[in-house]
Amino acid sequence: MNLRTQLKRPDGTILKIVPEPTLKRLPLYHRFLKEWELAGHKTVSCTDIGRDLDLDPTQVRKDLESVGVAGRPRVGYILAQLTDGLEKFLGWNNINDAFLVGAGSMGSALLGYRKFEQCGLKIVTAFDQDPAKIGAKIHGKHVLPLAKLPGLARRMQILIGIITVPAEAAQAVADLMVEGGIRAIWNFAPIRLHTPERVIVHNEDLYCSLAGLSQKLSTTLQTTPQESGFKSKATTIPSHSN
Amino acid sequence: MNLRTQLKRPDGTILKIVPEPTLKRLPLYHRFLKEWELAGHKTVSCTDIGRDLDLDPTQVRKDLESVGVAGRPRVGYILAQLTDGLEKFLGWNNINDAFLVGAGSMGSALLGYRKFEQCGLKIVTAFDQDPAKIGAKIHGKHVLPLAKLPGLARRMQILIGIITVPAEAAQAVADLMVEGGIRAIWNFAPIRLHTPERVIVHNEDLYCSLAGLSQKLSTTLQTTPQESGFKSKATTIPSHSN
DNA sequence: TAGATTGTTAATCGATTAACAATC
DNA sequence: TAGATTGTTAATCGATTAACAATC
Repeated sequence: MNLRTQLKRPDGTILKIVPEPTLKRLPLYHRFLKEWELAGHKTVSCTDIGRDLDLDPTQVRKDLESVGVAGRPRVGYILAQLTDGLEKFLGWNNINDAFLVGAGSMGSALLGYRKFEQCGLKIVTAFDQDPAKIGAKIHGKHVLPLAKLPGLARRMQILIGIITVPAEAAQAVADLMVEGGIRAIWNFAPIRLHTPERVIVHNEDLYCSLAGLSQKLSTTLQTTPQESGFKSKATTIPSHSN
Repeated sequence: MNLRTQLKRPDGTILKIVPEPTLKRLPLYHRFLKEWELAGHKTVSCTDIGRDLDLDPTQVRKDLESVGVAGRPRVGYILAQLTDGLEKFLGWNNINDAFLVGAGSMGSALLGYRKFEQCGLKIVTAFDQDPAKIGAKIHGKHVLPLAKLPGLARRMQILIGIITVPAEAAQAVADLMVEGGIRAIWNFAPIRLHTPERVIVHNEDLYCSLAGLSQKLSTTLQTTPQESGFKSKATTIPSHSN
């Protein structure tokens, strides 16, 4: 085993690190497995999964290796075993409570994502600075004044914070979260946060994502031009060549 | 130059492909440059950028290479030149019109993201199936019946579609978008879409992203345990080791 | 001049893909 | 048995990081 896929825990045991790309694919596999189950199957092969998700079966197999469920040649994996294994591996059985700050439209949207709970995340309370929002309930969750966050986070041992405030306010919110002992921040504000090393930040920056989309679009347009019947807009699209 | 970073356009000219990781960092640089400008600077070095964003200066330099703006040793880049170069390169000067389908909370949130327009994306109209929503205006944009999408998309030459409907409805919406000639889909529904090859799909799957966050959290918790004063919750966190 | 920084090439690292033996 | 599929090792590919000459 490659040394870089291992990490020593304080107690000396080995912690296996799964590559992030792999990790982001596992929920897709789980989703497919649930469908596959509904279709009446009892077993599943990497070929089945890869066909639906348009992934190389070898990659699927490699990914599933981390989950630690054994398959059988010519048969594949027992569906129930693999589903359970994925859930266990992804930690979906142990629900983490989370605080959300910023009861605007993005915040409300996330508060309404019911399936987060099935994926180990339970947003228990929302916070906001706006007196007009405080006291309200959004999707069944209370909106509390921001100032109460640090104390409550400590008392309730909250480890995850979600930031859905405007960019200008995000750093101050992050500081409060750190003060409250929060260890992971899911940041939807378009700004890079500065936090102590022990706090991990997971950025969901839609503007960066949009840049990816735009380039993919102009690449396909230049490679596979539009269907006839369109007036070409090609000249309005940057060429990305120098 | 590596062959794999090139792609031939139909007219035979060369299209340079920028790695996606690089592309997603460019907006961060742009954002920093705007701040740096406000602070009164006229030039900027890769070291300055890397310091703020916590990135290797070499990587920043490599990234900026694709933008095609020349810097000067010991001085850095002329701030205005680099900002302009980034905007031009990212295509932020050529606004693409987009349709959004699904006027729920996530859809509303995106309709309210004003800065998308500065990044080349203008959501011009929203669509929904729900008669209760049709006819309303959200953040100044009309909500039209879904059935009108294909015709309007063709007539208005819309190339980008945004999907913010529940997973069950997403594939049907994608089909309508394809029918309307849309070439790029920004998909916020937690499901993989099946589309013709000429249509690119950019998935914004929060459940997959959450999996990344959870693992990062349990990794740090096992590496850097909680501050004292906390009752350890370590046993409730999956070990990810086999 | 000295030294910081660019531009560019080479080395490293990590993830994907290919190859293939084992096996049901 | 034959052949599909797993498990695993090796090869490839692409992105990051290091090295270093050029230069202002």
